This record gives sequence, structure tokens and C-alpha cells, in this order.
Amino acid sequence: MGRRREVANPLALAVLAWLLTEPMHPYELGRRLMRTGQDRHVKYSRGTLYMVVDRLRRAGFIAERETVRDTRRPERTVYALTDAGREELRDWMRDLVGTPHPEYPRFAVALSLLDALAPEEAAALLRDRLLTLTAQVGELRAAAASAPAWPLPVVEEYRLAVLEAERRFVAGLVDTLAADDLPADRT
Amino acid sequence: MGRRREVANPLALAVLAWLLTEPMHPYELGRRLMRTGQDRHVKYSRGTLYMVVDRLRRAGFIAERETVRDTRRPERTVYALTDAGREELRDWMRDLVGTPHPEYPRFAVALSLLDALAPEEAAALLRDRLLTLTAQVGELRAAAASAPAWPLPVVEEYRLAVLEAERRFVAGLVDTLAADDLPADRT
DNA sequence: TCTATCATGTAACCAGTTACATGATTTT
DNA sequence: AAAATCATGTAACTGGTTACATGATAGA
Repeated sequence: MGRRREVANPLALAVLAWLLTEPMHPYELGRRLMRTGQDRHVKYSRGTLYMVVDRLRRAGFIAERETVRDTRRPERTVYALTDAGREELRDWMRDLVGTPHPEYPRFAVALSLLDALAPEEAAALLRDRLLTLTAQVGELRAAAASAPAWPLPVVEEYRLAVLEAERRFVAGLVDTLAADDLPADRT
Repeated sequence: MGRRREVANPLALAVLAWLLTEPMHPYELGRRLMRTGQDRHVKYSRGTLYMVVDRLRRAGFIAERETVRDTRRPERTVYALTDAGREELRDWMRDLVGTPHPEYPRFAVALSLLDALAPEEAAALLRDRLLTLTAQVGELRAAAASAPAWPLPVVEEYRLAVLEAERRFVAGLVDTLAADDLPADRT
């Protein structure tokens, strides 16, 4: 509980999870991340991937299984989960699922500094955001309706729920500001 | 539009915003961040603060106004916003408020990898999370009710809205899993 | 007056991203 | 067969965090 993770990057969690299904080389890991759209939930870049894989190896969570010289293609090193890695994966997942952790969404920062903007400008910007959010909700819903997978993956439902909450919040805020802005009209 | 920011760390945004009110030395910036509880929305550490201030200076967004040797206390350098800085602040805020940006919440990663956990274990963990979330919502509401500031700062309302959405979502998920788990009971 | 704690800053280290390199296949 | 693109990896750089340093006040 609470001990610092030796490898803390979320991408490492994804790597462990994928290696749970079968041994793989890094590039393949990257491909699957992309193919399954997980890159929308984990920040992914190849450089980071190789770094993370290397640190997982040094930490003993994964081990080099074989080095395939497929002839032609560059040498690829296949990694497999170790017992320690399996344990780390479970522990990490339990932590993430079981307890909420503080996040730092960019919009919260902006809201906390909203005074730095003139009120009318803030209001106008929030209206812009509202439009985009509404459009995004629409897209997600449409995508869900015509989804190849059904029921929709839980993550997607989660994203949608949060997105809708933000949309409602911004809508309310916009209304409030409009009302504040015309106090004379409301006698 | 969309040109890379020379200093991209959110803490830098907070620095610019504070300097809009008046010139200050870094330590004072840190104090205000803490006092106003902004450290819940921007990741803060002194090391990062000094780094960020230095980069803002190199980028020309802030400038050294004076160096006070208050006698006794270590030398403190007071910084002021430049015109470029004021412009950067507005541009950045407009971007953040006006359009939603992709985020990578830790819980989303976990959800996207939920298969890595045995279903009963996942269900149990989600129940734990639900308890904590419910408690947090309660706390926030209570704090809001007895708040020194009224109306509640917008950020807090935002946080509460999102938190409640997550709570509802997890509650729903827990129910679904419970239902799935006892198909025999539902004939 | 010794110890603890506050106020302030610096520097070494570690993590993450970008840009590049190289051989293989496919397209024109 | 030249050009374009894919597959794979490495390395240099930049950003961020931790741990330390030092003088000042306050409490015992």
C-alpha cells in the first residue's frame, strides 16, 4: 500500500496487462495499443514505450524471452511477464480501481484562474466550449449506437458519463453568467 | 493557433495569472498557491516552481523587477509580467476555456484494462471505490455548505459535478456486475 | 542557548519526448 | 530502379522531482 512504484508511468501498466495475455516484442505492444484505441486513455509514444519496457525489465517485472532475428526485419526482443510482474500488475490495478486518486484536469486550472479573463470574454469562450462538448457527446453516442462491440466497453461509457457531466456543468455556468450579465433585465 | 507553448507546464499558467495582480517573488507565488488551495488543481512543488519561473523569464514572459535583500532573509527576486506575458496568459486561457482538450485520467486506464482482474475481484474493488466516492461527495457538499466563500468558487462546483458523475457511473457499474453475477437468481 | 521549524533557494538526478537512423517492402 | 512508406530501434535533449543547503526566527 502506497509504496512508490518502481515504474510509475501508466503506459507500463498497459504493457504488463498485455503481456498477461502472451509474450510479445515492444513494437507489437505498440501496435495493439493503437489498434484497440487504448492510446486515447494512455499517453503513448514509441520512445516512451521502449523506455518503459526497459525499466520494467530492470525492475524484474518482465524478462527477455527470446531474440528473434526474423531475418530481414530488425532484431526484435520478445518479453514475457515474470511472477513479480504479475503481482505488480494485480497490485497496481487494485489500487487504481479500488480507490480514487487526485487528478489535475486542465479545465480545472483554467476555471480556478477564470478571473484573469474579462467576464464577457469568459462567457463567450464557455459558449464555444459548450458547442464543442455538445458535438462530442453526439459523436460518442452515435459511435456507441453503431459500435462493432456491444455492449460498449466500460471505458467508453465512463468517458461518456464524465463528458456529459462536464457538458451539463458548462451549460449551467453559461446560463448563470448570462443572467448575472443582465441584472437590469431581471428586476 | 496551436503553436507549441514555450512553457507548457500548467504551473506556469498559474504564475502568469498571479503576476497579473502584482509583481512577486517565487516563494510568495508558492505561498499563495497553497493558501488558496490551488495546489489541488495544479501540481505544485517548489523545485518545479523555480524551474518554471526561470523558463518564463528566458521566454520573456516575465522579467526581474528587483532583487530585495531584505537583510536577514535570503535574497529574493521579484518578477513582473511583461506585455508578452500578459498576451501569453490571455491566449493560453482562451485556449483552455474555449476548447476541451484530451485528458488521461488514471481510472480510464484501469477500466480499459479491467479484464486483467478476476470479475469478482473487480466487483469488490468497485464497491470499495463507490464507498470512497460517496464519502468524498459528502465531504465536498458539507464543505460547500459551510464555506467561507459564497457562492462556491466555480472550480469547486466543477469538481463536485464531475465527482458525482463518476459516483453515479460506478454505482451503475456495480449494479450491472451484481446482476451479471447472479444470472441464476433472475430466471 | 539549544533545538525546532520556517523561509528561501540550488543542484543532481531521473523520466519522457523528439528527432534521427536503418533496413525491408511496396508502389510507380 | 527510384521513391515512398513501413517496421523497428536508439540517442540526444528537455522537462520535472527529490534531496540538500543555509540563514532566521521562535519556543523550551
